[in-house]
Amino acid sequence: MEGTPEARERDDEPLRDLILRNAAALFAADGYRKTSTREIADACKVEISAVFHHFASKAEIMNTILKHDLGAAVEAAERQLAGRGSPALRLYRYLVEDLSVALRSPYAIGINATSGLLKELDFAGARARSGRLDEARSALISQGIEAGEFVEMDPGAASKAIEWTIEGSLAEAATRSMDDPDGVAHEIAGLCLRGLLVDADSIEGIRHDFPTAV
Amino acid sequence: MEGTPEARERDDEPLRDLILRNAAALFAADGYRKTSTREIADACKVEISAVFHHFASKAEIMNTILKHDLGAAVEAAERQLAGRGSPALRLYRYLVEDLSVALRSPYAIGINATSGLLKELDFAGARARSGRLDEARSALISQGIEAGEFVEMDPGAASKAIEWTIEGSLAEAATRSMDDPDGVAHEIAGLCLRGLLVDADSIEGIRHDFPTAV
DNA sequence: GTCTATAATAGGATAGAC
DNA sequence: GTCTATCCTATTATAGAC
Repeated sequence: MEGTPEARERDDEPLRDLILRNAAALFAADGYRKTSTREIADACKVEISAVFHHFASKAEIMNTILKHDLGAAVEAAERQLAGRGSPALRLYRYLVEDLSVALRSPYAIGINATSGLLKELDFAGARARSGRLDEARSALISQGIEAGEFVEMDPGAASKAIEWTIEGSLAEAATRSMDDPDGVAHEIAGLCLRGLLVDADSIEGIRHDFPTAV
Repeated sequence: MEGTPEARERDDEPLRDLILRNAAALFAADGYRKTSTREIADACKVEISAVFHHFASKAEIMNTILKHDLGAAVEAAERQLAGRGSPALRLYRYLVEDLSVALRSPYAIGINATSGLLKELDFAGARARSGRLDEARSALISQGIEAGEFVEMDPGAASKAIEWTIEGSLAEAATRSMDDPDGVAHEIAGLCLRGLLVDADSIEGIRHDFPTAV
């Protein structure tokens, strides 16, 4: 892994933060199950017991990362859902906000790490957050269908497809260094949105209305 | 898990096939790492040593499943790539064929099981197959862009996004019973294709040309 | 707050009887 | 071809010294 952080960013970076950064990078690259607590400790250049001094369990490390990741995404989705105006524009705004935050985050992990994990008891909190995110996205898509902006389809299925595309992109991004997070965010958001739009050309209008358009 | 097979379909079903079916269901539900060889043996109601009589390792079980899954998909993608006529129509044909086979397969597993796994040494064969599939899809998308049917974008990124959508759908499908695999296949294929098309309405023409249209 | 040492268990895999 | 019994290693996590 090239981009994997190991050393402390600053000499005074708390070990707790270093653990979270290294764990997130390892989880993103190899998945939660394959990554051992020893590997995390090794990446931080400390003994494993130092890791367990800061976190009660491996699951708690993951939960801390997931809370960080999902919290911002849920907030963005629910804020756009509560807004007024074109549902397509609001969905696009949520997508770009979610993606451009995640693509910059030192903790963002993708589908390699999370897939299947949320079903487990240890991750009930993250599962609830993920459920809220899915509901907000689905509701936004429903509004778009009712408004005639989106084609007729199952909003839940569309929301899931968007989730997989986002998570997959994050897993992919974690293996490279990102030079243009905003550009990638707009590209992926556009791909997701075009899959829903009745009039594919209207994406230009949406991007034109966007605060920080590409 | 509701739909998880356990017993033999027929009394004379070879244990080898039963292992593959149960392993695929467990891998799809919980992922490769979380599923132990003991769980696979338990689902088949045999001892673990009986499992290792039929397969040299856990990885060999997974490789057998992946070979089965990916083989058909690669064949379909490369056949459509070699064809002539509208790239959009050929991409749509590949997608529907891939999905409707996978959604019916007793061995099909989704992203929960495979994500991140193909990077490992034990799965070099599957990684190569997956690479061929990605290349064929990317090439088909490139042809569509050149032909003016698809919007300008990175063919590799689009191919990946399609892969995640397919794999996610399979993981999702593995948790429910599928009553209408063909309908779902067309719905997902349509979602993928609309994300690429310059003219979203042309999907109707494509579906009209399709051998077994919905 | 970090270390050394170690517990406790689960996992993949094998040997040899039947 | 399946079973019983077992091996070996990796893993999560803890206890107690410094």
